[in-house]
Amino acid sequence: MNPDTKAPNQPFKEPNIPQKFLKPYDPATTEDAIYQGWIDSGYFNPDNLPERHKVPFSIVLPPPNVTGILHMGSAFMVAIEDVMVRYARMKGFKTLWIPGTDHAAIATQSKVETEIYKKEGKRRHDLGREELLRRINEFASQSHDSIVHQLKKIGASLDWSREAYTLDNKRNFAVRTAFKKMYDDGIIYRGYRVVNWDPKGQTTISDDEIVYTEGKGKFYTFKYSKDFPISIATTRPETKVGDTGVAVHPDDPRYKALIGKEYDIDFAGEKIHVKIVGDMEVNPEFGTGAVGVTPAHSHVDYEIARRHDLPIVPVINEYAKMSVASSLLAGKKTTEAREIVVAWLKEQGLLEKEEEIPQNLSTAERTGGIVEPLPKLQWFVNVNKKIADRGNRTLKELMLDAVRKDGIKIIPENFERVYLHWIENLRDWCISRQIWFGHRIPVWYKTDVSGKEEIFCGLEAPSGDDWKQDEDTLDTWFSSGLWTFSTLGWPEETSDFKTYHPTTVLETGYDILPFWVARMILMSQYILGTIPFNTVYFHGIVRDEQGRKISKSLGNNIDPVDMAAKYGADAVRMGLIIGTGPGNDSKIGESKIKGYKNFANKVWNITRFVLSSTEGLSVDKSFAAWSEKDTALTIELDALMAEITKEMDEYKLYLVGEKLYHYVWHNFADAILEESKAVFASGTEAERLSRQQFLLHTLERTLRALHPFMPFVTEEIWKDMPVPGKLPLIIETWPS
RNA sequence: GCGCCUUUAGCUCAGUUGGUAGAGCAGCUCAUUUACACUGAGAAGGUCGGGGGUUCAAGUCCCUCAAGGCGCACCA
Repeated sequence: MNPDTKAPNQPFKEPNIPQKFLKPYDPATTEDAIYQGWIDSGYFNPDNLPERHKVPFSIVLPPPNVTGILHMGSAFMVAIEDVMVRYARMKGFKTLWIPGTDHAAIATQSKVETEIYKKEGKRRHDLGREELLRRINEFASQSHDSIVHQLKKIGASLDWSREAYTLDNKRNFAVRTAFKKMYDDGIIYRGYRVVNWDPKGQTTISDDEIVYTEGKGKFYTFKYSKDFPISIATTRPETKVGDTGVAVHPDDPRYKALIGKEYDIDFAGEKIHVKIVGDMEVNPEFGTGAVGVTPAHSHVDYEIARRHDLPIVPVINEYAKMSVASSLLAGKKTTEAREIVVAWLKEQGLLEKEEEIPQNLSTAERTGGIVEPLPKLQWFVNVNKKIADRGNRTLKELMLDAVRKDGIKIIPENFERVYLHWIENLRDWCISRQIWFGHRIPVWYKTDVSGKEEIFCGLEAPSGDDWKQDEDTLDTWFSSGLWTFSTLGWPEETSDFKTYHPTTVLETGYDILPFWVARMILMSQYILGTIPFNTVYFHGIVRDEQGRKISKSLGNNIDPVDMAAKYGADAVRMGLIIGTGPGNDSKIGESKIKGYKNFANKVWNITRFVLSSTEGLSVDKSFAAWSEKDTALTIELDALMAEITKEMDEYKLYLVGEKLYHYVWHNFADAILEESKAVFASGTEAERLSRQQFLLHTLERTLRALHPFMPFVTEEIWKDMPVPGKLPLIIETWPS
């Protein structure tokens, strides 16, 4: 012993309690070791849980996209789920929480392509399929590693031994199996239809991947030619060279007599052939009451053309340029062509009216490209086909029944209506994408000697050399739709699959209700004939302190890991959870998180007080000599525990967190601890003993109740709690 | 156009079968070698968006209006 080292001068006469409690709680030096301890214990894996954990509880982590790092929104999600999971584990469920990441096809590929183009000036075809995929996979793997690191920092008790990736081999096998089943059942079909084409990303996208932005457009009223009997109106004059019909309401007295007539017209340098048709969908009140039908470049017009057998004439190509022959328009961008056509109309004296109107612009969610409707040969999922072994119900009906009849419970309830409303508007789902990063479509083609194309769909390539696999990949949500069961080993009949499916709860953001939640229900209902989860819990969007969306351009992002490093993961979790009910957006700022760091320290100091005033004692479960006052306090605490247990079962985590915070700080610390000082100073021997036991019991119970919310500080304190026969807190029982 | 949500203290939000308005933060006034300053005590602060109805009783149920936010669809 160095003689210079003196015992530190303590203001408070410290008994022999662990040294660590003499300093403020420091999350930075404890959290990593605690997490490692949990990993080493193996308790994240339900196979390692003790005997009492029998009834399964399962939940999948909504797999973060491998497009970068986690933001506050993901931390929010992880915090909520970890509370659910830790609660279930303490309640004695055989608890499984499966981690994973999502390859996020278009999002990831376009991000990497943009980077490469910025740095090297190269585009996808300059690199080739193999090299581009190598680069994307490299990027995805880095993102994956930082995401995993972040999840651990927040304290997520995920079973890492079961980690999955939407694009790994097992999930690829699941995708192929699902695709083949749907193909064989005629649910998946290939069709030439107008789809949403993203000229920037050079791929089709689904209806849900379109973002509408408000803008202004010009609305032109004109005639095709001087001799044409009807004026039409449009915001896109350049597409009119692709018109093959004019639709009017069948009962419109102005036009009724013209229905069925056909015209050959010279229009802006193109020869077009137009037939007048009567269609109920046309609103006689709008515009001139007549629609110029451009089947190739409008979803609505395409439907009209189908009903009246009008030909489809594409006039715009994949690069949003005119594909017509005339020197006037050939090769022009659509925006240039529009001006040329308008000028031509003016010159010919055909333009009757030009007015400004508000108009929504359709852009691709991931690339920002302006979506161009184009006719293309693509793969679709038919949502209206009756399925024999699902009681002759369609996919739409299966999706509706999942919530209406088959018992999926949605929290908060009002999202049930949002879900049903979305499904009622659902059209066939275009699942093929012209990008390279994703699950390749398991279909092969061969052209025989007579020039006829053969199609083969299978789990593996067919034998023979002349088969060529479809170049396209699948929409990323196709593989995510299988997530609740592909992560459990399906299509193999694994014991995980049999034990944990349907999963207990799905917790996710309401913003991906249509993309993901609906598709998981679709896939599970169709493929397995069961719902994928019993309960859906939706959380909202995390906003900044002023209520603005977190965005790069605003620079208002707060990194959850930075916050955890500064204030502790427990504080970040509490800040995210408290004050936010399901389905509500939440506001998070540094000050809120800071407040809960103080709370963690409060719990720490309560422990210091309790341990130092109960030295030599341990929690005595059989203690019965309670004072009158302590009996009353115990009854009060019993009531609180019963109340929060009920609320936990109803997923009202935000209430429980707040109530525990309030009880621990303002009842236990401010009132009970203060009063105890008097008891210890002047109470009788029996009163003192009763109070000592009460403090120990109460601390012990509140630590257990707080554990799901603040796992790190509670586990750290628990190590020094005088509780006979204690287990690690993570597998201790929930207090009742 | 169809639909959903929100409106309660300065700010953020609780308030679950209708029964006297709640918490946190901020602000204000005190306390100051205390288990803890990452502290404690206290006071102040609301005609629960407006109007109407049901009821013995409405923040809560019904109708209506207003403001704000969001989703879906989109008419050429």
